[in-house]
Amino acid sequence: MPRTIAQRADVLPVLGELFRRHGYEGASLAVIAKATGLGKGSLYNFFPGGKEEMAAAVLTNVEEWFETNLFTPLFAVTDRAGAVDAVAAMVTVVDAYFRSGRRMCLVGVFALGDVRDPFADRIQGYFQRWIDGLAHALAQCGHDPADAHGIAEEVVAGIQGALVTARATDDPALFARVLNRLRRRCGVPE
Amino acid sequence: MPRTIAQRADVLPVLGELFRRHGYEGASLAVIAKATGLGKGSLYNFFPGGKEEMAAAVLTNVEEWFETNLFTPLFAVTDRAGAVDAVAAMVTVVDAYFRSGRRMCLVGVFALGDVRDPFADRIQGYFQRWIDGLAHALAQCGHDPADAHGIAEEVVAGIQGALVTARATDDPALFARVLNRLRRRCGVPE
DNA sequence: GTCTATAGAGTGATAGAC
DNA sequence: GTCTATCACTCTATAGAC
Repeated sequence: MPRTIAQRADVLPVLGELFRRHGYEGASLAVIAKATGLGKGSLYNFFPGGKEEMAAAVLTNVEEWFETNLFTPLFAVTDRAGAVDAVAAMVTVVDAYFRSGRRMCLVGVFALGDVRDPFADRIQGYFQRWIDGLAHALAQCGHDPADAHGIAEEVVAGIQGALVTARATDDPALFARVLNRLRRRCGVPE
Repeated sequence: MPRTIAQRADVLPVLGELFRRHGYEGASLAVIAKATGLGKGSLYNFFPGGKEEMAAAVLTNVEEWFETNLFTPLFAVTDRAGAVDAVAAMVTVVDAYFRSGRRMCLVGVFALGDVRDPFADRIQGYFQRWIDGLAHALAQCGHDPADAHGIAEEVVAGIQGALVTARATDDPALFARVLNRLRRRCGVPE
């Protein structure tokens, strides 16, 4: 029954934004039911495992999006020109994905909450793959491989921190400013 | 009744670590009662405003610590040598305070949760003062004032992000590595 | 009939307030 | 400890597709 899949898929983005905004514990079933317009019965039909399965599904969604749009392109580069383009594209994609600092990183939010425990491996994998992919591309850009990994850590951490700081100061523009600095750190032109 | 004050002060560090580890919503009164060894009645004697007053008290505690140990020294510098020392001291103090990446930033954790709303001004002030103080010191170090502010944003965001990423990857050493890079970014020797 | 999707009353557990 | 509200969750009832 394709209708099931389509509807469940339609709910995922709403769940994602709720978890981003309120965190895992803060997004209660009452809030979810209201925001999605679905009763608890429907929610439990789509997600028999309850709230944790909702979080798992959203996490899968995010992982796939990043794998397709960020990690795979970074790992795929084989020459210098392609690497520079891939790193530049990453910055552009990140800015768009996080709505120029107005959207939080779901994996980062999960990493700080109590819900980290059941998803620890996946959370770790997300960051590790981002860092490793960026390090690979930076090495192809001409950076010394050891230094490339250090820069990658600095950039990924910088993006996360810029999101936190932009939200904390209620200043989305801070995210754009830091992101520009991180781009230059990668040696990639604007 | 000095005993009351002393006991309330004794509870604050425990509350701080609970909020850091579990977040505001994750640190339930049951958890707090168990960790502090106090009954709910005692907790409400110390904090008539309940959980939110506990969070406010811990936040005040953190603000005072950072004001004394970080912000004031950064703002106090008036010459280049003193500025370089102050920035270097900041890095050392930050590394110690966050236990080399094993301890989370309470203000950052609050900034991502639903509890951000009642404390939005104080959360914003914490980050703003850190950035402004660091920018002041960096300008005294010889950086162009406009650039100093940009570096300060990058460094404060980098510290936050390094904490998140270190926790997410369960790799505290990542925090030390990023912190070293940020120190170099400030033009301060190790 | 069987199956899936729906809404929502009802469950026990636990939250925070007092 | 006692309270009430709310939590995640279960279950019943009903609807319509096949």
